[in-house]
Amino acid sequence: MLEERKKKILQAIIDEYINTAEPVSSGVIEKNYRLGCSSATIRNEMVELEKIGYLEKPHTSSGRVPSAKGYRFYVDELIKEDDISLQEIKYIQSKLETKVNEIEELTQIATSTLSEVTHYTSVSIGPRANFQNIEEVKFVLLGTRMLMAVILTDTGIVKETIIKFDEDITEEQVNTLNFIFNNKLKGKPLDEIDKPLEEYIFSEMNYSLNVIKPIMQQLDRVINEESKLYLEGANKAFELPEFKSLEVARNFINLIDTKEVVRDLLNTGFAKDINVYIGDENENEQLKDFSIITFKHRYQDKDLGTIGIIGPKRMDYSKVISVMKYISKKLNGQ
Amino acid sequence: MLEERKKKILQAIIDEYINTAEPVSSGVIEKNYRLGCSSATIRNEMVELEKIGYLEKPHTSSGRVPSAKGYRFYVDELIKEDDISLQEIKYIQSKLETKVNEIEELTQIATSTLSEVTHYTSVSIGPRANFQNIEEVKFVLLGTRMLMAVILTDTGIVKETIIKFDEDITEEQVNTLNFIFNNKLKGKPLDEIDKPLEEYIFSEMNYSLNVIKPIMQQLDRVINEESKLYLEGANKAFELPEFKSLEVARNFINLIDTKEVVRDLLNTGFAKDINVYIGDENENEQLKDFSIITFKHRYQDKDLGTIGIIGPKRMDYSKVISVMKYISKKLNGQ
DNA sequence: TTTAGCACTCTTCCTTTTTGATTGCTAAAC
DNA sequence: GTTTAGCAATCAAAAAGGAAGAGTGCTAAA
Repeated sequence: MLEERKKKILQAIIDEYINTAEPVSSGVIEKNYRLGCSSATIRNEMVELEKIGYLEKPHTSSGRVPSAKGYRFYVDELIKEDDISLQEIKYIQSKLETKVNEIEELTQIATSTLSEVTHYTSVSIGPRANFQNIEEVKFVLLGTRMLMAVILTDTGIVKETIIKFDEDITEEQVNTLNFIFNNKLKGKPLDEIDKPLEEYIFSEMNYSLNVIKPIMQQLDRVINEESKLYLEGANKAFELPEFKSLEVARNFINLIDTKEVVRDLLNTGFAKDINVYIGDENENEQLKDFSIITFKHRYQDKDLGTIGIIGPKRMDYSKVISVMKYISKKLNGQ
Repeated sequence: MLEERKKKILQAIIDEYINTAEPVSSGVIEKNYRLGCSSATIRNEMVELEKIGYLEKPHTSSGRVPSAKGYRFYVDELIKEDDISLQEIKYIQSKLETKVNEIEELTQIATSTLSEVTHYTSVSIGPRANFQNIEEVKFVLLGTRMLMAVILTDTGIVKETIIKFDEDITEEQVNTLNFIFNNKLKGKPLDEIDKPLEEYIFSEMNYSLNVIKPIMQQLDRVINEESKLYLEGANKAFELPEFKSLEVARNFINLIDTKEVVRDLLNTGFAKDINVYIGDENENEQLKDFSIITFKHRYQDKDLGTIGIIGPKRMDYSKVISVMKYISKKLNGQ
């Protein structure tokens, strides 16, 4: 546990550093934050805060900078609640009111709004397929040798895929397919579409493998395919002073360009409503200079995807977390 | 017209500059290219090449750098044909052989392959909707209050959209919709779906506006919506020396992040098979430091989208153009 | 326990100097 | 007439030096 004054000093230093991006000296803390003690006292406290690993010094005669551990304490204990203005609330409301027909679109609107309000780069991804159940499957004939399969899940998500054939498909065949799939699969988890069903269809009806194979292949594919990443405001990062360093800028671009890494980020660990990963708390070496904050897009507690922010460790955690909390609440229907 | 020796020297300078990114001196040309004359002679020629605007000098005592006009001459007259290795050809072949069911996917594969082989950032976009004709329209009922509309065009492109309603839709209504839309629209241009049809449906049948309005709105939207941009290899740019300058790097990120600009780029001017815009040949100020090379994804001369490359003016034009020509040929079915 | 005072450290910024690459010109050579 | 060797002039980039100043840690007094 930390004494009250140390907490106040740590908070002041981190707040100051988040604002200025410059190492913070005992002098500015004395001047700008009314803590009722002199810069010498603050210096003494800083030595101890450094000893327990919350602060760091770039070099002997410079001010202090928060360490990852310092940010962690800040996020867990010192964060400002509801750090969001009326104006921002209004803006978010207006954005989220947009009528959409597909959930993916709503996730994207939330993602871009998040980036606009926080001025950081935001990313999102759709829900994992294997948590969803099949509500309905429909096959539609397009032309004579092309079929579209449409799958509606219980979370209201619609997946569709096109299947091409080397032989003509009849309306009757389509009807049979519709009948079988709906009877066999309604209410089952999405990934139940597999071998057993294929064999059943094959034995029950006199379908040639030429017809069944491509269907099963494509369904398998559409179900297991990773949902699309959505990225917004990559350029926003370049306004920040940390991106003056070419090294950092390049790492950042490499990072958001490597879709697997971002996907992993968005798919890991949802112990809390809002998840904060600071610097090297991420096991991935590539991420050591950045912080990631994520939350789940939920509606009536159904998982509709994940939305996150990627920025420098020196991130305005209070603002980002407050905005996320608000957006999350709104998405979940107030 | 340029004398043979001047051409050779210009080519040597541009080749050298494309390789090294450093201003080229008369000395290295004498040393590395066997032109049979001394550096003094090369210097004299350089003065004249500068006079006609093909070369520039960063400062008095530095080597020469090609101007946009110089690159233009290079592209028009000096370019190496078939600057593509057997290995690259094999790689492209293997990539383009992937079985796909949707054309968009093939465009994307071609785009990422282009980026991989050339090491530049590549972008692509689907075809413009208004050039396409309707082949078939199908409505599919999902649940009781959701309809999916599927439009197949004569270029084989499938567009689908979801429409939600405040009242239940019957199978019979769906059948009627299918009948009317297919009778009225088969063979017509995509953007023919509009007011007149709406009125027709409304007067002929006793549909409430509650049903027709959302349908027309969504169809209108899906038809007029800009096709999705696809971007690949943004990080590749950061390997290039010109991106050492933070200013250039930031401009580049801003550029590719501004979807409208990229879209405009891909939608303009297709006089030739392969279109090259060098530096300020683009009317857009933002592009003055970059070059853009684009070509149409065609199959059996049907327009299926546009693929392009964005990179520094100092681009390996020979390589990029050769690779594009090859990919274009392959896409068009050999 | 707090704080004023001060020596010490180290970065940052500015100026100056050095270095070296490259040119343009001149005059000789071909 | 064209080509080339030779060389002074130019200028960026790198290196070196120096001054300024911000900030710390420690000591000793409050």
